[in-house]
Amino acid sequence: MKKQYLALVEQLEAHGYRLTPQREIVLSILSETDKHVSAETLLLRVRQVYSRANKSVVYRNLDLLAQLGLISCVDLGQGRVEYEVHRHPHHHHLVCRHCKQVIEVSANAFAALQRELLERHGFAADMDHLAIFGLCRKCQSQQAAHSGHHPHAL
Amino acid sequence: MKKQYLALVEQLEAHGYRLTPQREIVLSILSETDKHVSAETLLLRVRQVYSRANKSVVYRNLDLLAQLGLISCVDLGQGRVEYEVHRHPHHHHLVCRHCKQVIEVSANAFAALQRELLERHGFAADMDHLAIFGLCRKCQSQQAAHSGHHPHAL
DNA sequence: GTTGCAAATGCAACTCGTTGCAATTGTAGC
DNA sequence: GCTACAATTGCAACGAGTTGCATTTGCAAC
Repeated sequence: MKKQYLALVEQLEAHGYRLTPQREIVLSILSETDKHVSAETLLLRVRQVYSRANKSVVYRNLDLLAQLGLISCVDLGQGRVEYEVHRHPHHHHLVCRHCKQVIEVSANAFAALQRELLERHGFAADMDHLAIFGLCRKCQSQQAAHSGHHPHAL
Repeated sequence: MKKQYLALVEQLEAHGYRLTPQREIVLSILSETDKHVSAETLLLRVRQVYSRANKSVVYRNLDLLAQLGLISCVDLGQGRVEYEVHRHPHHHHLVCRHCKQVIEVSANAFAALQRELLERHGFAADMDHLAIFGLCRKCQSQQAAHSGHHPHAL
């Protein structure tokens, strides 16, 4: 994954941003991780290398990377945001609001929608790393079974 | 809009929830408002009627209404969530991440995607009140104009 | 290697929203 | 109208993320 790390550094420098120690660590950890990380987890890992690492610095670096389109953020409904270096092809997340399962789907399914939004509204949708909530197959049948529910029964 | 208020009350009672003064006020304000309200705004309006209204109570009532599918929440990227009684037909939001403009689109455009997710993944997507980020027509051309940007130039 | 200065950091205080828990209240059954 | 008990409330503390501002640092020019 060294390649990915170098690509990130290159992008940053191309835009005139500095390469500070803390930033370097954040970049290297992100590029070594092939799934989503929460900011908190990331901070803990950064601190294993640089123990005085600071919360706001990590957040600011994540914001910067996201603004440059180098990483994506997604809120899978667990009360915290997860970050990940862009993968190709892009993917999205179907989150079951009952069993919390997350299904990854490729971006292909969303291409038609993207095209339509562009044609009809002139809107260039980001269409990366969407989280769509709903019910998975299993939980749909469960829900059908007992539809008349009571307070606190959820 | 009296009709809408009564429908909300009916739904709550049908599920065995109580009709408390604070709840009543939240319901009536929500049903009188035909656009999104933030929790903070809602709390202020509730307090105009019942000055000792409490933050967590308002949040809890909003959560409850959302869980019953009576209202929808959407995060338009301003660091706070907006709430609204369900309208028919459903609509979604295209949020320009540059000029912050919000374009409302009908849910029709999303029906095909919803169908595909169901067929291919057995996933019943909620598909209500999505916020999709991207660039509006105007900001796309602006962005094209000066693509080599510098720190703090965003 | 110094210097200048914007970029980056550290910190503390803040915002929005959530949660645990004890106190209160709505309502169904008597 | 009581009573019982779960639903609801009030409060204070918490958690994730943001922000303002003074300080420090990377780096480019000399």
